[in-house]
Amino acid sequence: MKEHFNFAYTSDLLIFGINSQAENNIRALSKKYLSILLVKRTKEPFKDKWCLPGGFILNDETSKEATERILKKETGLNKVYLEQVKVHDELNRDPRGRVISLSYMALIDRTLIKEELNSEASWFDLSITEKNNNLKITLTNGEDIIEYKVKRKTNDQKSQQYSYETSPNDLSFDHAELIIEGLMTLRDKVNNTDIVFNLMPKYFTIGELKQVYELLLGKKLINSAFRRVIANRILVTDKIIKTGGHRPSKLCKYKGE
Amino acid sequence: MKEHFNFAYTSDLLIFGINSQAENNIRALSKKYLSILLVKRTKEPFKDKWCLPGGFILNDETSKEATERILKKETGLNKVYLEQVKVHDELNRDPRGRVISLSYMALIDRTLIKEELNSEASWFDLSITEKNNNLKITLTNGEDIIEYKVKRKTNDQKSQQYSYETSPNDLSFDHAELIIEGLMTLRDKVNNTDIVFNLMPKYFTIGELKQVYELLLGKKLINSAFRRVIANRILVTDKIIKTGGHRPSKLCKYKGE
DNA sequence: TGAATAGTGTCTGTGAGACAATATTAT
DNA sequence: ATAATATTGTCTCACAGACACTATTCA
Repeated sequence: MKEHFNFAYTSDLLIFGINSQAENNIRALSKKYLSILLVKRTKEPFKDKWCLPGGFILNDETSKEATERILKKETGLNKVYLEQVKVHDELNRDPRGRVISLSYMALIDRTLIKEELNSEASWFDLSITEKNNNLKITLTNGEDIIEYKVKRKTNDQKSQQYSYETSPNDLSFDHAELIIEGLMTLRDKVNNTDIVFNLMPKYFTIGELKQVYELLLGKKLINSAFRRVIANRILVTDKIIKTGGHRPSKLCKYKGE
Repeated sequence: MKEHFNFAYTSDLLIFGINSQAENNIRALSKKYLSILLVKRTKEPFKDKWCLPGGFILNDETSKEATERILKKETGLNKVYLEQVKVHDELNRDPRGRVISLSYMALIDRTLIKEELNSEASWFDLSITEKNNNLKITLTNGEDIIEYKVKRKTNDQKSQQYSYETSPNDLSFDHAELIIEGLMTLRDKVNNTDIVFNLMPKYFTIGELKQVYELLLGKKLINSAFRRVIANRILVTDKIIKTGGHRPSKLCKYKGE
């Protein structure tokens, strides 16, 4: 079996969180952004370019353990939502040799992060805009802006499988592709599961939760309809939060735990 | 990077198809079964036990190419629906050493298979029964019967992620687990996509299509409701098939291509 | 007072579930 | 005639979309 051992095995992390930015308008809710953690490469190839946090999966650990190790290193967090997204093993995806990448999506509550980020790490706000059948992704951390377009290729209608072709961009390796795959996986699950709550702090208002759903689904939701649907998934506590010049709201928490 | 190269990389195939068995009752539609292709191991470990078709991913091919190669070898088919299911890389899943398995789900139209199966390969009909919160899987090829139970472990409610713990069984390696993961992936997609048509022959009746949906969803569907929902996804041809002692039906084909 | 969000009520339309009724064929 | 499936019709109910209305606070 020795002849089959000719490559490296790595984990790449799509760490998603919500960035909450206070607005100038004191009455308004703080604006929410979907954010992803990127790190700046310190070595060739792609030196000084941004990439996903990741690393080799060692001989004595599983990909999940490696992923948790890397996540802990980057965010200080344990026990977060992790899900396999996709394997990339194209022959020339890394100029150094054959590297197999297994990407994991991590959904975290950014308010839990207490430590400073590593010096080479930075949160990028992520926005997706649809242009006819294509997507435009914009990532920005306030300093750098990374933009690229994504063409969704439908292999055939029956398969309903998509592969994503990304325009040239300033991300390392094929990470632009991994990001869009992670985003789509995230979006797909928003409607059918409760994974959104992994992004929320323990206590939140229904308005904030609605903001996050709108962010992920890319569309405005109708207030009363949203409340109806979400009602049986949350517990309304008797804590009340008075934010600004408007009616105070009750704090809620997720019901499922 | 040399120190990271210490394992093998393989693809395991979940090849699903529909088995159509004529009933004794000449009036009735042929009974349908969901079937999966297994092969009997000829070497240790697990000699003479059944397992998923699979093999090493070679240095000059991607996992997808390897999967297509293996699929071609086992079924003679090209261009079929393929989808990554999950990576398994637990340290001791193979007694020979560290073996990383990437499982692929393949959905095929069994009526397209013209050649004989390889001597060590066999189709197993698959049935799933729910017992309280657990599942029982039964696989049979008419000779051998393989049964096992599956406990679904919810890590936590919020994550809506399941892992599957299988009872001791007569399958090789962790393949009992791979099968249930494939089944669940298949079921999940039945309602939201058109992948079912990958399992169907080019022309079929609505009754047959309904049989397959019922099989995959594990429940009876209401005739008129099914026709309503499926109507805009199929083209009704003017070909008519006269099967048995009942009203003949129009043949349909998938609209999406 | 007005801006902004919180929270409730209600009308409407769509679509799935349920089931009845009719059609057609070979035995 | 009967068994079995094919095909159509229709009533009901649940639920999402739409939108109006009231509540509450602070600048």
